[in-house]
Amino acid sequence: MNLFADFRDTVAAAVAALQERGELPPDLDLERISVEPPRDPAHGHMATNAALVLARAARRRPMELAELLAGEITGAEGIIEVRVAPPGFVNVRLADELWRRQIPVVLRAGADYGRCDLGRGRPVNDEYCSANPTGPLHVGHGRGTVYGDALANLLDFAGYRVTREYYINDGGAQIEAMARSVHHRYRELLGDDPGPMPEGLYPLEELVPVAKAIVERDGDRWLGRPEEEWLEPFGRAGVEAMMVRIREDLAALGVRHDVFTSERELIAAGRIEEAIAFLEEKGLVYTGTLPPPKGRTMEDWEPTPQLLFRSTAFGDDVDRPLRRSNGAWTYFAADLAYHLDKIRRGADLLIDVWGADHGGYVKRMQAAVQALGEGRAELVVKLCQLVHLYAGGEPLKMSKRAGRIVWLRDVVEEVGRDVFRFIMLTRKNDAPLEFDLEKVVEQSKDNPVFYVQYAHARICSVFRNAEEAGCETDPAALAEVPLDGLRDPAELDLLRQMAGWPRLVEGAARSFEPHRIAFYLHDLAGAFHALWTRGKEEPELRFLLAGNPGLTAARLAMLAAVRTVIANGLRLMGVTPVEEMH
RNA sequence: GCGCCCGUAGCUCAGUCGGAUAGAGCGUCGGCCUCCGGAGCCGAAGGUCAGAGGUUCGAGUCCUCUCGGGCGCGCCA
Repeated sequence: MNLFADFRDTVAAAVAALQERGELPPDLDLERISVEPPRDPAHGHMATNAALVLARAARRRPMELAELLAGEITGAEGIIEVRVAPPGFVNVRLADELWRRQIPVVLRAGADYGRCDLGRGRPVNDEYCSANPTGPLHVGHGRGTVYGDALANLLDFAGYRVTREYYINDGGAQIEAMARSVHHRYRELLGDDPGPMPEGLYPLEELVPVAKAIVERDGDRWLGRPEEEWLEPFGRAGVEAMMVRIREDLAALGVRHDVFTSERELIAAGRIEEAIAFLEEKGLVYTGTLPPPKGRTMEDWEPTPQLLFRSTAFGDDVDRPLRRSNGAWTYFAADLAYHLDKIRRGADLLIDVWGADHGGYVKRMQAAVQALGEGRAELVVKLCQLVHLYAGGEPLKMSKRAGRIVWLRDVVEEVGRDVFRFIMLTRKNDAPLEFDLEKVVEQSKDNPVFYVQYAHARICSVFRNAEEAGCETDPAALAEVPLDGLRDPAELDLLRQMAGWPRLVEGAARSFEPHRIAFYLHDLAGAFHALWTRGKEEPELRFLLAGNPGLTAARLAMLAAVRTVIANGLRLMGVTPVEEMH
C-alpha cells in the first residue's frame, strides 16, 4: 500500500537476516532507522541510514555494514539498483513498474487512500475555537478554528478516534460584563437614557437585538431593579444569542463540533469541587501565599493566603491559585474540572488549540492534566500565532475599543470558505501569518489555493473531454488497465510525488501539522501542471490520444489517481476540490 | 527579571522523529499560447540558515550562551 513502508520492511528484513547469520548482534534498536526519498534524485528513489545508525551498536564500520545490507537488499522485488554511498547510506532505485502499480492502489482505495492506523484507535479530544461567547467570531479566531478542524480531519484519517470539542466560557466575569452591556442597551431601548457605554463593557451592536428580545418578552420589568436580579438572566440571554451567532460563523467555515461543554454547567454540577477533592486526596492542594509577580510593579499587591494547586510538582514555575480572594473559583479551577471531564469521557490524548497569548497558561494546564489523569492522559497544547491583517499591503489594526473589528463571517463571505481555510493552513501554527484581505479577494495567483484547485479542475476537464470522446473513465475500470505506456520522466515524477501521500499523512499527523498538506498539494499540483504543459510542446505526451486508446486509458488512470490524491488532501483541509474554475 | 514562541533568498515562508550539493511562491530578468483550460510552463540571478561554542560519522534541525523580535507573568478569561 505504501511504498515507503514496504521499503522499511525490506530493510528490517535485511537487518534480521544479518542478525540470523551472526553478522549483527541481536537486540538492536531499529527505531532510529529512517527511510526517505533523498533530496537529490541522483541518489535514487529511496535511501536508508540503517548502516549509519546501527554501526556503533554493531561495532562495525558504517560503509562495511552498508555493503552487507546492500547485499541483502539486492534482488528484492521491484528494486533494480542498490548503491552504497559514503558515509554509509544505502540508496535504492525502484522499477518504474512499482510506481505505476500505485495507480490501481489509489483508484481502489479512493477516498481512503492515505488512511493509516497511526493512532490505533486512540481516543483524542481536540478542543479548538472555544471563543468567549461575548461576541461573534472575529478573523483572528479563524486561524485556530481552521487549524483545529483540519487537525481533527487529519487525525481521524490517521486512525485516531477524534472528538471535536468547544468549551463555552460562560461562567466568568466577562459574562457579567456582557450582562451589564445588554442591560445598558435595554435601558436605551426603553428610553431610560443611561449615557455612554461605560469603560469595560461591550459596545457591540450585536447585543442590541438581545436587549430587544428581552424588551419584547419582559417589557420594562427589569428597569430600575437591582443588578443581582437581572444579572444572570441577562447574561444567559447574551450567551445564548452569541452562541447561536458563533455556530453560524462556524457553519460558514464548514466547522462542526461534536461536543459543546458549558463552563457554567460544570460549575453548577459541582464538578470543580469534585476535581479539587480528587487533587486534595493526592496532597496537591494547599492554602498558601504566593510571592508577588516579578518584573511588574503592582501598587495594590497584598500577600493573601489562597487555595493553591501544587503545579510546581509537575514542572510549573509557581503554584497556581484556585480561589480568588473574594472566594470565587478561578478560571483555572474551572479548567481543572473541564479537563478532568474530558479525561473521564475517555480521551487519553487531549489537544488544546489556543491563541499565542495563552502561552503562559500551558505549563500549569499540563501539570493539571498529569495530576488529574494520573499520568495516563497527555495534554498537547498547540498555540496559534497571530494573523496579521493587511488591506492592499497596508497593515490593518483591529481595535475593539474603536469598534474596528473584522468579523470572521464577513471575511469568509467575501473571500470564500475555501480560500480562507487554505490560506490559514499555509503556515505552521507557531509562525505568524500574513493575511491580505485585498490580495485574497483579487483571487490572484498569489493564492496557492487556486493553483491546487486548478490542477484538480484541469484533470476534471480532461475527463469531460474523455467522456465526450467515448473513453473509459470509470475509476474501477481504469484500475485494471495496462500501464506500461507511462514511461516519460515527467509522468514517473508525478507518480512518485503521488505515492508520497501516505507518508505525508503519517508525518503530518505525528507532528500535528496539517499545514504540510497544503505544501504537499502545491508540489503535487506543480508536477501535474508541468506535465500538462509538456503536452503542449510534445503532442505525444497529451493525455487524450485519438489514435492510441491503450495509452490514453493508462494516462486517464494516472490522472484519476492524481485527482483522487488532490481531492483527499483538500478534503482533509476542508477545502472543496472544485471541478471547474469560475 | 523570569517563562514560552520565533529569527532561513529583496519580501512572505517550507525544510521529512538530525542525513548527502538548503527549497517554493512573490518580486526582478529572459523565454513558451494554430493544439486536452496560460489562474499554466521553462530558464536565470539571488544564502556566512541572526552570532558563538558544544554533541554527532553527519546540525537549518539537538544542547548552552549572546543578540534581535513577539507573547505572557496573583484574586482576567
